[in-house]
Amino acid sequence: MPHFKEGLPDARLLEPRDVLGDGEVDERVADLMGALSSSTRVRALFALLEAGELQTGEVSKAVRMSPSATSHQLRVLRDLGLVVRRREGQRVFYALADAHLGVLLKEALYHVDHARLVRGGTGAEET
Amino acid sequence: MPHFKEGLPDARLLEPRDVLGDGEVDERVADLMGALSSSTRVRALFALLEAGELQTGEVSKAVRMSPSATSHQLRVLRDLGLVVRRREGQRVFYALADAHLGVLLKEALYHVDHARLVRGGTGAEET
DNA sequence: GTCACATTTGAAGAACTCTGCAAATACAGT
DNA sequence: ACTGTATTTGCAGAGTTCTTCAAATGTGAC
Repeated sequence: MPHFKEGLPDARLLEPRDVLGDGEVDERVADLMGALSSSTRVRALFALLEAGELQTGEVSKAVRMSPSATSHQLRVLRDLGLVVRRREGQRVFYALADAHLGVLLKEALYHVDHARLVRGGTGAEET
Repeated sequence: MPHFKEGLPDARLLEPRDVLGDGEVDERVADLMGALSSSTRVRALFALLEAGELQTGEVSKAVRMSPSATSHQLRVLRDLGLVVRRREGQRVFYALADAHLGVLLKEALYHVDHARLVRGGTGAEET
């Protein structure tokens, strides 16, 4: 049993305040976002979002990195439960583990876009 | 003018496919998410989301870390344009840089929650 | 079994991140 | 000017991450 809350009413939706409690919610969020904190993995995930399902070699091309490096990163994503794996002969297919991840990816993209259009620079131009 | 696209029609919304192009979109997303990839920063951001505005010392308590460590992390967030700073006497107040970041944070929280309720474990229980 | 292909693994090094400490700076009050 | 409080900075060490290389594994065809 994966306990992870700490006195959380279990069937309740998590609220922002829950992140500040004693649970592990903050770490869960950090781990999730950590998965999206390398451009290689970001490319891999967006490629999967677009294509639905891709072989390792195809992901490798999409991220422009060696098959080995790609496999390492896909493992990271898999360990975090963000992608799922399916074998077919010698090929291995990967896909996003669930639809909501797509929503999150698009939200992140929207934020970046928003920042691009609204602020010009880095946002750190005060002294 | 902050160029960052690479032949992007500028006033267009970014689409998932844009991440796979030659631009820097993938890195932008990765950098953004990297900001949310430490539990200290996640706590800080959620504390700011809840409170609206907090002094460094208050953030420090919320994240349960030394003022120094907190200041270091707030600087990271500021450099990325995620929080803004306002001085009032000796106190310094921080706040989320824009409302959409709150949306993104809640989306991340929702995803974690979703994963908690749907999958039990880590999602990596295949051999 | 051997060959070819796709993928994964382990080890290793460079690069980076996070935190704490001590010292520095900023400001307000006396 | 001096004291106290709030915050920031630079440094350094422990720890982590990312990529590459070489070797291993899995699978199908002959």
